[in-house]
This record gives sequence, C-alpha cells and structure tokens, in this order.
Amino acid sequence: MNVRERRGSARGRILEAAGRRFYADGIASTGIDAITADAGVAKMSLYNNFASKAALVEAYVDARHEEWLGLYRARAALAASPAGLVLAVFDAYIDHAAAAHRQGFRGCGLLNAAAELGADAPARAAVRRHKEEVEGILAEALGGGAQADRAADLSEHLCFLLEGAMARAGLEGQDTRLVRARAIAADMLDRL
Amino acid sequence: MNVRERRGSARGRILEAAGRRFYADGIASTGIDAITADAGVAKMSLYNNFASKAALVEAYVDARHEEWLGLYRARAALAASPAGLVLAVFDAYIDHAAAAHRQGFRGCGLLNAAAELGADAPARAAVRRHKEEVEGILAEALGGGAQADRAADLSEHLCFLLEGAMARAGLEGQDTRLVRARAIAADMLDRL
DNA sequence: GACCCTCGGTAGACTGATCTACCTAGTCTG
DNA sequence: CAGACTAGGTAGATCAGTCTACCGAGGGTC
Repeated sequence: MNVRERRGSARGRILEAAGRRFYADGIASTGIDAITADAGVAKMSLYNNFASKAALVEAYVDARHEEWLGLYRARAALAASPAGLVLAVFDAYIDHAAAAHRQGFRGCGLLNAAAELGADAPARAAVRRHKEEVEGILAEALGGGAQADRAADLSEHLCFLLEGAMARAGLEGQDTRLVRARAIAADMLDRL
Repeated sequence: MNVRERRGSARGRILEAAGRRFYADGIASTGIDAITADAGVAKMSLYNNFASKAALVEAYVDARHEEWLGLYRARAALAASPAGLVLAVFDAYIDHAAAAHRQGFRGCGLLNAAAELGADAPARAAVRRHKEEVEGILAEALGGGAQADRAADLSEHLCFLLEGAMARAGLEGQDTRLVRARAIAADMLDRL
C-alpha cells in the first residue's frame, strides 16, 4: 500500500482540495499554492493534471454538477409519486446544504462560482446549463400529472422558489429557507 | 470652474468606477489600480477617502442598496393598489436589469458580491439585511389585503420568486426570467 | 489688493507579499 | 525502465497599501 493508494490520486486530491477552498473562500481569492498545500501535493502535479487554473475551475464546476446529480438520484430513487419526484429536487438542495454545513454553508457553489466569473467564461455557461437541467428535471417530473405547457410554467415557478431559497439560505448560513421552500412546493403540488 | 467641479469629487468618481468594475469583473479580481485608473484619480485619493479596499467594498454594497431603494421608490410612487405596490418590487428588479444591461447584465450586484465574500465579512451581513428589507417591503405591501401570518408566508414566497428569477436572469444575461416572475406574482395576487 | 494657510487632490516611486505558470532534478513504484 | 509524483526554485506580473513632494483654489486676515 503506497501513498497514492492510501490518499488517492493526485488529481482527485487536488479536485477535492480545490472544491473545499473554492467554495469556502471564492475562486479568485484562492491561490494555486493554497490548493496544492491543502491537497498535500506538488505544484507540478496540478499543472500535470490541469492545463491552467481556469481548467481546474471548469473541472470544479463539472464536479459540483455531478455531485448534485448524485444527491438528486439518491432522493429520486426513494420517490413513489410524481410529486415525490419533484420534492426530491428540493431534498437534494437541502442535502447539499447539510453536506456543506460542516465547513460553513455559503449557498450554491455553482451560483457562487458564476457570480465571480466573467460574462463570457465557459464555466459560467456550464452553470447556466446546470440550472437549465434542474428545470428540465422538474418539468419531466411534472409531465405525468399536468398538461405540457402547464408543466413548463410550473417547473419555472418551482425553479425560482428553489434558487431564491438557496440564495437566501446561503446568506443566512442555514437551510431553513430551503425547508420552507420545500413546504411551499409541497403545498402547491397538493392543490394541483 | 475647476477640475473638481467639472468631473465631480474624487470620492464620487471612485465609487462610480468601483461600481462598474466590481459588478462587471467581480470584487476579488478587480485591483485598486484598475479602479483609480478608471476613475481618473490618484491612488492616494482612494486611500484618503476609504480606509482599505474592504471599506470600499462596504461602500459599494451600501451604494447598491441605496440605488435599489431609489428604483423601488420611483415605482412605488406610481402604484395605485396594494398589489401594485408588490409588483413595484418586481419592476424595480427589472429596472435594475435594464440599467445594468448597457454594460453587461450579470445578475444582482449584491448577491454576486456576497458570493465572493467570506462567511464573516461585514459586507455579507449587509447584503443579508438588504434582502430582509426587500422581504419586509413585500410583507408591508401585502399587509393591507390579507391577514398578518398569511402575508409573511406570501412575502417569503414572492421573495424566493424574485431572487430565483434574478439568479437565472443573471446567468442568461437578460431580464426575461424577471418578467416571467412578475407575471407569476401578478397571477398569484389575482387569485387572492 | 497682497499675503498666507489649509485642504483636497495629483503623480509616481516603492515595499513586500502573492499570483500563475513553468522548470529542474530527484524519488518511488509497478 | 517508464510514468507519476516529489520538493523547491524562478520568472514576471500584479496585488494592497504607504510615502513624498507638489499643485492650485478658496477663505480669512491685514
């Protein structure tokens, strides 16, 4: 058993450390040295695995996207009804807040990243696509019950609830707002 | 007529330049030199007016808060009904998007700022208070029509719509989502 | 009207730290 | 032996913040 196996590959440890630092301190104020030191990795290991800091940021955004998908799939697997599938999205957001809470919950990592990326950064477009995918998941989950255009309207409404609650929750450092948004959504689904 | 009168006070021009740069490029990636150059001002003029970059950031956040209040008051003055007062909040957000669109709309400057501020930064708390004030304005506008606890629930719901739509609009660089949120809110008020 | 003084501003050099990115030379392991 | 990784250094830019020396307008005073 060598060091690599014990602690994982250099690339993986860099991504993990970058994930922690980017989320906690922001992207622009996190230096390459801080990441390599956090990961316990040589600086050249970063540049052997990523072309530049911008490429690392893109990988970070992709990783957060995949992470969220994992949280959602776990919740969706437990859902029995279409409404449960919708609420699984809210639960995934709450789970994300709980996971981040250990090191200081500061809102959605992807929205925070987009906030400090220039309007034309590729990673910013990736965040936009992520949020569109969330909306698509909601629309699909709603498709079974209501007619199609009503489902699009409703999924947009639920999306706004979701992102708005996440923004407020991030400012407050706790998930209360997300739990409230879930209750509002459940209420709306009941009335359907 | 001297230079000061022609171009405004150094402090004012610094705040204006910082406002442009912080919003467009983010706070951490905007250097002091870029701001003074943009303002056409000596570096010492910045440090004579602000104790540090952090103090300038706080002034920036305060200025954005005041700016939004101005937009809201202008819209609120035109409102005839309690529902109109509520929709004036949505209109103020749309107006803000329109004003920012000239130089690249990138969402709510205050949320963007909070996204790159550490969890314990004073300016972050100021952003939180700002959003609570927006919610309070909504609650007060709703107070006339419905009973009190219902107004609190509804204002939270509207707040989520507002901030969620702003987050999505910022990612997309246009105000379409905000206009949709306003329509959703109008619909909800109709049903009341 | 001449004088001076204060105040806000200017230009630019400077410090010391930190940034990204690249390089070298050596180590460990399958 | 090859490939991944290490420590540590270096280049060159940029960062926040400080300092000095100077300028000019407005206000008060004699």
